Amino acid sequence: MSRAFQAPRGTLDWYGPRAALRRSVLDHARRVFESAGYGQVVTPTFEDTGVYRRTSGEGSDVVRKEMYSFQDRSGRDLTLRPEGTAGVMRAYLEHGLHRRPQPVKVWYEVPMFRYSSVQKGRYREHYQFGAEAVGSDDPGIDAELIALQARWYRNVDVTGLTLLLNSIGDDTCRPAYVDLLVAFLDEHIDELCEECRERRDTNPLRVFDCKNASCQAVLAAAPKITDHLCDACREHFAAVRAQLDARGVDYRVEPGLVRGLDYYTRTAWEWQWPALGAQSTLSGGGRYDGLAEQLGGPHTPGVGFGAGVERLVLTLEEMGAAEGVEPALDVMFAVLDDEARPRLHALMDEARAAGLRSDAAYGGRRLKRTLELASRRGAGRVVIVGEDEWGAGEATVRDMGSGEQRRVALDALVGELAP
RNA sequence: GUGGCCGUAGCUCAGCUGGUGGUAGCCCCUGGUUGUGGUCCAGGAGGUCGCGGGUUCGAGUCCCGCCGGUCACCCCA
Repeated sequence: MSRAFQAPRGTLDWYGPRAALRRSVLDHARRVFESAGYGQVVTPTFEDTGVYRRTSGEGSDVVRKEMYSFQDRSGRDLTLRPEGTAGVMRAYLEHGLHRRPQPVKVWYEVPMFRYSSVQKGRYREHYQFGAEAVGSDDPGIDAELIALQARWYRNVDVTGLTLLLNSIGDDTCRPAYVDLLVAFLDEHIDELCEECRERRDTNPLRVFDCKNASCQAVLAAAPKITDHLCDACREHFAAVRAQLDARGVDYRVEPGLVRGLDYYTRTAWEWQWPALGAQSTLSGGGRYDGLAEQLGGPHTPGVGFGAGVERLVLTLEEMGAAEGVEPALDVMFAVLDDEARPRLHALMDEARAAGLRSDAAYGGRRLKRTLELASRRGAGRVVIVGEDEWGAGEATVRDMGSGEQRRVALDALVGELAP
């Protein structure tokens, strides 16, 4: 273990079956979202610090203590991407994507960086698969994103997930609700913990996040946002639910599910897998009809989510899901004659080009070892060329299942091997 | 950022109350005569006992700091 370097705290190396599982999970996600017209977007790994500072809010934990911010050699203030939505919206505004058919639907699969305390399921560099639909406030988009996620999770065979759903209103109804909530908190201020009292001043909605049992008991009687939505928000929420119902997507309305930032509006949701431990949220999403203004743009509705790749992989592993399969082999080339090697390796390239997964035993191994490797790697056939075969311009093709062998002219080898 | 537990070969682990690092298993390499596998047998490689201080005649074993892991608070994905 005494190496000069190790991976920085909170970062992960991916290799072997875990890397294969990770890729499989992402393959499924891409397929599902592209089936619904979402296209890939890649935004920069770092942005002007303001992009995140302005959107996440000065009071947020992300901005206050979790950003990887730095100055480049020209003194520009930059920050490594802590979340995906702000950069996508910035790109939407910058490139005038409002001139495209709305909504603009994109998916991304990129690393996020947050300087937070590391524990299982929470890392300083983590990957998120996310999707955003910008330019429409149609509740059908909210439901579509959730339903697509449900299909993704089903396709990767993760079960036992809980979908929490809520509407947190908008500028029309939320301020009045917050006043109501604060009034309620003031009535019970003596029964609340110190943190909740602080939240009463800073961000009243977050009191619902308190894990203190006595606080929760008090809050059970608090006014619920879902009972105080304005007509437009109530109809929007009802439409989202109706579409989810019609799609057979199960969810639980959780009035305590909130978002801390002002630009979030209406729909909010989280997928959880409780057995994961403290970091049980697999993904979080919501509508952000106020975000574009924060970036200095015109009012532009949008909705999206970010899903933790590491957490999904962890969940699958803890569920005992089949490990990702490492690339198997169709053909192993065992070239025993040095003179034959150039020609045979050229033929191996042809086999590869023809779609046969092929590899050679390198390092001058004995045939016995090569066959052992071939069977371990699942190769169906082994091409053997020693002095005999080379002299005759042929190769021996061994079927690893039956053990049968036959000689084939080198000119016809690739054709013979092709399925 | 705070607190609990932990850190011996690539991996899984032995190592009693401090006295010279394990024939351990898996993995890797080689061999069991000259070209035949999913076995078996034999051999080999691989460790500054996370790093740095301290206590001691002597520390993998005790103390401190740091690094890393893990769990919880917090926050989120």
